[in-house]
Amino acid sequence: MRMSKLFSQTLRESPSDAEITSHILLERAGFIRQLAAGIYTAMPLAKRSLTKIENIMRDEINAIGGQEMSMPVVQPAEIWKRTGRWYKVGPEMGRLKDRNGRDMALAMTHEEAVSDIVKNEIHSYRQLPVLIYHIQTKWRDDPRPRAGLIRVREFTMKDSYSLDRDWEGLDEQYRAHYQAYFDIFHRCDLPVISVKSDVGMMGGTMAHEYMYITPSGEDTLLLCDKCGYSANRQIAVFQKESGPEEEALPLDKVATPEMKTIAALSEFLGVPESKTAKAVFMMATVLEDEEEVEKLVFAIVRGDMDLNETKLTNAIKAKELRPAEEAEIVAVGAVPGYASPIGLDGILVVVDDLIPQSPNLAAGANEEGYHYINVNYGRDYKASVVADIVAARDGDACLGCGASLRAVRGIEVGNIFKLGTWYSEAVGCTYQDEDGEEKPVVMGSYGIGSGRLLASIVEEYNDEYGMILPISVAPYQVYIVAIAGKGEKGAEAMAAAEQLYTDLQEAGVEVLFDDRDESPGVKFNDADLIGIPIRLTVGPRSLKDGGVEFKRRDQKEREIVPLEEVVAKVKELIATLKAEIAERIVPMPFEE
RNA sequence: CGGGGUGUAGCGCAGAGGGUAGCGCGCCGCGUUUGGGACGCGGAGGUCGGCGGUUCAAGUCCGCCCACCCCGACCA
Repeated sequence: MRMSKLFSQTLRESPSDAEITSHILLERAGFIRQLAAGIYTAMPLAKRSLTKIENIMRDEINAIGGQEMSMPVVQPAEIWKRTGRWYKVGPEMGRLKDRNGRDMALAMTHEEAVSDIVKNEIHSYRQLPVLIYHIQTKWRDDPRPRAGLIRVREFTMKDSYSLDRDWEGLDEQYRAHYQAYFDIFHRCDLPVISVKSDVGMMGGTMAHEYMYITPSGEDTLLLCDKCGYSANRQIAVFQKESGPEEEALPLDKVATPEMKTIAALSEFLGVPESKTAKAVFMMATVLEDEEEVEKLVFAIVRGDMDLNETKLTNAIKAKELRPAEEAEIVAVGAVPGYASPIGLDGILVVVDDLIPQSPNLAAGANEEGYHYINVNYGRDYKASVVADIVAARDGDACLGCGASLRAVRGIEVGNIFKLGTWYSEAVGCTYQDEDGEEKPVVMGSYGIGSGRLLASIVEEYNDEYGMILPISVAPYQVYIVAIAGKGEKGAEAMAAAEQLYTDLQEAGVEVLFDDRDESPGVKFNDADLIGIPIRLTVGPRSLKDGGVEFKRRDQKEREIVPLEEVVAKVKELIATLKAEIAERIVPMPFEE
């Protein structure tokens, strides 16, 4: 490709609405252009990189038996109604009507489409196991798209779906994906870790997320450097230290005017926050006699800890959870700021499992301006549910080995999920087993977003001048800077550059040839910005020095290579760069 | 959805106090120049986010709306 013909242009200045590195660089280098919030055009350079990433995914998923297909983005509402997600999901799903007034949905993922196909295509155990996948557009009307390609509304995802007779089969395909995903990220040269993650409402039994660790990430992860435990904060467990044993003291009511926060209360009473109980009110949507009802949940955690909403959701099997409004709290007879489970009837009280081991806590008295001291679980009140519902924090002790957990931020670049039979049962995806019995297909789903992956790679590999793309992802392998000038020397250099361009292409090398009538500075800067791994400079000076200047984007050193050796040298370096990446592809330990 | 911010040429920005819009980069033409974002001369390009109001007169003042960005809520 000639730079003089390339459709996109580079920008000297960053667009004012870009803040994070990958967004700035992808915009400046002409890879992407924004159409609306969370909606981007992939320009030719980005498209080439994305295609490379997608081909790596194809390779790896094909290698574990995947069959590529393509499922529609616009889908009839019926299949979403069948699984209930038409009603459950809310405004995140794109909805429209076709010309006949029928409800249609824009796919946010493809479990429904898969289930529909499976229902019709799979009849016998003989057809299982099978693995299907596609690389397709998704629409999720995220309330807050941000950070360029990191969090968008329209995106392309490689999603695969495993179909098995039983859970053992699912285990096998899940493990195959577990490794294949590492291989995909490693081939893209992106360092990732896997963390255990929430399985949510889908009734799955296991899920992992692949995380690229970076401060700009949106998820918080807890890692144990000693034993290797790693989990999303949503589900991370840790050792809780109960305080020293104490005799239960008599319950007492004390005046605590204006002490509505834990910090204020603890200071006023002169006790540590760990000697207080914190009340958090949430409204949960739960299933009661097959009916969805919204209930107030009174969650109690020790004052020095934070409620983890995911854990609470799971503990009470809620479909949804949201903070309660003051009116809803008052409605059950609780007094915000001084709330107490003591003497409240008929509400769902959930206490953290550390509370029963924490004697003599200070808690609200359900009376404006008063708290109880020496509140003891069991004696003074009881809960409907006792469960781990607090969030792990940096420095907490690892449940497995006791070492200190480290909290880091990460971007989720992929996830794998044991769906089980939730969809199969909802939709009726069954097969006949050897014994003639109808059984639900056991499913798994596995996804990687290609744009977010590209953005993460750019986040990882850049310097003050621009991107430094890995050879496997770069839109081109070589960037030729032609330095011309008038006169005979200049014409000679241009001719040499043209010849080099032709020779490299004939040798199968992907070349971006900067043949523009621009000053050398512009070309060097654009070469750095776009981040092509190998830069070749041909000009009167390099020819005088004996050939072509050869430079890796990721190194400072330059050397002159004679014209007749350049092609061989380029091919050799490409092979070396590929080999360096290949070394990163290693088996990763899988933990149950 | 709550809080904050920004909308003026393709991009980045300036336009106190109302008087009909400017700078840099980029773009077009001609010429010079060619190893780290060159130079000269000549050009093109803007319903100032939208609608309404105040006024003789609105980019500027007032009201409503929209879009985009950031923080939070949210994120199968």
